[in-house]
Amino acid sequence: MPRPSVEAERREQILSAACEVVSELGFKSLRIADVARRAGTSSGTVHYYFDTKTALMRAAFEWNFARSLDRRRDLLQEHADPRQRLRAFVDSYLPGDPETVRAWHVWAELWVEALHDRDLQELNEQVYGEWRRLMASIVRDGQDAGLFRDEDPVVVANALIGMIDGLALQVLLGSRSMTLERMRAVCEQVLSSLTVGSSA
Amino acid sequence: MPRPSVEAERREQILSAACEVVSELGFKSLRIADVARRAGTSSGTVHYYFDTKTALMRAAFEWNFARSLDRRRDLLQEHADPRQRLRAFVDSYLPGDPETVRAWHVWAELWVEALHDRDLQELNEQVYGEWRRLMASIVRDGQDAGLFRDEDPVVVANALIGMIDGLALQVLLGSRSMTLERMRAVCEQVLSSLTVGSSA
Amino acid sequence: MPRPSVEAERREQILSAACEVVSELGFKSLRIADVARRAGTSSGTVHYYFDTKTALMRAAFEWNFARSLDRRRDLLQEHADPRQRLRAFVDSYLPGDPETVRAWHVWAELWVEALHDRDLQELNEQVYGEWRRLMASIVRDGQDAGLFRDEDPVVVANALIGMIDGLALQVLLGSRSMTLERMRAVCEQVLSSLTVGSSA
Amino acid sequence: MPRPSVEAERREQILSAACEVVSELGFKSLRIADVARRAGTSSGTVHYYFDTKTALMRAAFEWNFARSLDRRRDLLQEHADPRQRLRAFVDSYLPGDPETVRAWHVWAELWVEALHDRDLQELNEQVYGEWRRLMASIVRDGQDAGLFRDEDPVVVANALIGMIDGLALQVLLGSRSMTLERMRAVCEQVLSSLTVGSSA
DNA sequence: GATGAATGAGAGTTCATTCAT
DNA sequence: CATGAATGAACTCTCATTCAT
Repeated sequence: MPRPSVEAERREQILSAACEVVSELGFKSLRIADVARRAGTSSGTVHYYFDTKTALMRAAFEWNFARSLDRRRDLLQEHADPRQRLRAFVDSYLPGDPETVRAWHVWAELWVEALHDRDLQELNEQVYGEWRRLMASIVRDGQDAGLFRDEDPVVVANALIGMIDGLALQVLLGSRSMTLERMRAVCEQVLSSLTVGSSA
Repeated sequence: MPRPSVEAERREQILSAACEVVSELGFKSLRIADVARRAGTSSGTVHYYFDTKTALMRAAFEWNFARSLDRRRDLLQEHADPRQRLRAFVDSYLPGDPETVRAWHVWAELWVEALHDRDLQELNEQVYGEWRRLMASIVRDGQDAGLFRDEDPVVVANALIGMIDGLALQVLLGSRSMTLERMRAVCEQVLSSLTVGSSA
Repeated sequence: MPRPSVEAERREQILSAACEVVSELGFKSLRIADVARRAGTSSGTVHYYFDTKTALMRAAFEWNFARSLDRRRDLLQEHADPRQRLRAFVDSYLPGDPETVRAWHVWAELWVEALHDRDLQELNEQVYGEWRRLMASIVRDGQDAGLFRDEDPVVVANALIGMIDGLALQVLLGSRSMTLERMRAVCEQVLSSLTVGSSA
Repeated sequence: MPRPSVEAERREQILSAACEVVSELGFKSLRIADVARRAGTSSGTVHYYFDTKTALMRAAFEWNFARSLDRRRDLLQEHADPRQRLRAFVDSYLPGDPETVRAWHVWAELWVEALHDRDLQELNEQVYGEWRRLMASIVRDGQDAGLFRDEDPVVVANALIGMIDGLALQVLLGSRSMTLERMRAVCEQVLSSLTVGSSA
């Protein structure tokens, strides 16, 4: 009589551990044994749930993304004003708290892994699409309310997302010139310039 | 009678080969033997020039950056108008021709490698600083000429650079939603909005 | 209310499955999990009936032999003429029908396994002894009836059995030079030469 | 300046070691590390010469066969009388001296491995063909000289070879009923019966 | 300067076996 | 009786690194 929850729980433990290890050591240096130890289990068990290291990493990337979405789901309901909604949304991507930093690390590893892996590119495509859709939708709401300049929302979303990716990477790299605070400031500035009537 | 240039030439061959292999296979999958074969030499010789794989990669990253700068040196002299200069500069980073694509690949691998390597972070810091300085300088020239809006040039440079990094990554990932052409369009739009008197 | 036969039935299922898997994949590649799946049960259950993989294989070898004997028991009663009896007996060992082929496969795996296992050698000794006894007995019957040449029956039996083993192996190996038909022809020829008055 | 002989010598050492280990432990239990230790080298070196365990085993089987042929090459020149030539040839296959026993062991492992491997079946086909050709040729010489009965030489060769295979296997299995001496006796008897004018 | 044979530490993966349920 | 999740020992294979030539 296997309890149905046991397998799901174990899976989560392992995926969470995998993300932690990727974040700390990087994909390249990740060993199955590390993930196992972190998850409090054996390497055999990791292989019981995931056939190969590649399969484990793919699942971990997906899990990392699903968690990211979950963390932001409520956020979008909290602010009626599109300006505040956009600000909060962008803000949630600043690599400040450890959980967000970890998610960014995993995401960065995915990128580079995906450069040579068609399947992961597809995953990136889906995630990025979801992200762009959310962002563009907020921009559109703001424009409908006459709050944002009348530019193509998709172009604006792409520009913002690209910028966030690029800046976050520099923050993660510990750049002295692009700290968390600088990134926040740059984002503020750019968001302001979207607003109708802004001088900049 | 070994000419002194022999060693320098060999070094270049190896570094070039290393960048090619990184670009094609990724850092993780790169083997010294691959680099040797690509460079038309033996793994023993690669080790003769570079003590360790890490040393080789570090040198390759630096070489990749130096070449990038070289390729753009003339560019900045060609355009008297800061608007055209900025446009040409940004344009030169679009991952279009094979050489630029390869350089971006190498750069992306460096980023992720640097996430867990202090020395590479320092390299990133220098390169990124150089890039930001060039970009900010053009912006400043434009402002002095009354052509660009009066925002903090460093902030503008950071925003642009971040955006270019993020968008280029998506193009490299073969995104159907962020193709080379889309990236070009987004960049055009953003550059336009910098110009004084632009409606957007 | 488990019927006492349940265990016996399960045992048979597992042994039969083990023989099938050995025949298809070979001893080396046989996994307990394969046998379990083939028997429609779990690996845990296989271990419930057989402590170790070795024990399972030993039992499977014995089961395979017992079945072989069963299949030939009636055969020997059917022919009053020793010549026909011998012919039918030899014929029954030709690797023609799937069941016989499977039995040969299992037997071949036993041989090689037994090369490094004293216990399996003992099993081979018993089985081979039984086989030789039956064969020699038929030969003796034929000689008593004045139908076969007057050679040492044990030597004749050994020669025949050796030949059958060796030829069957080649047939099993899919030899183009030693097909089932060729083997049948060679056996016919040799059996003929045993008969008194044969020209060959 | 690599000496050309180094690689060939090393290869031989490894193949010889592989045959020894196969003979002692069997294919199933053979570990690369065992072969390496036996060859006085490291497992890495074994893999330097043979990509995979499978490749190593295939090469070992071929090497074993080539050596077997070499050992018998002179034998066939030594006896002008086909009866003595056939006797000496058959005799050379009796698993008496350690070298022949080892060769038989390797051969037996090949058989069973080949049951599930098309490539090895092809190797068996070639070797067996060579063997049958030699044997049939001697028989034909004997018939031409009026020394052997007038049976189809190929059938005779097949019968003899099958018998030798089957009997050798039993001797290798340490059968108390089929010792080396018994096998020799059976072979003598059968060879005698081929001779014209033999009473049996 | 250059080579490539040789090494051996290290990692992924397999699978018989165990045991709580 | 039966299950299958979990284990971990064992093995193949990889590859940076070394060094004799």
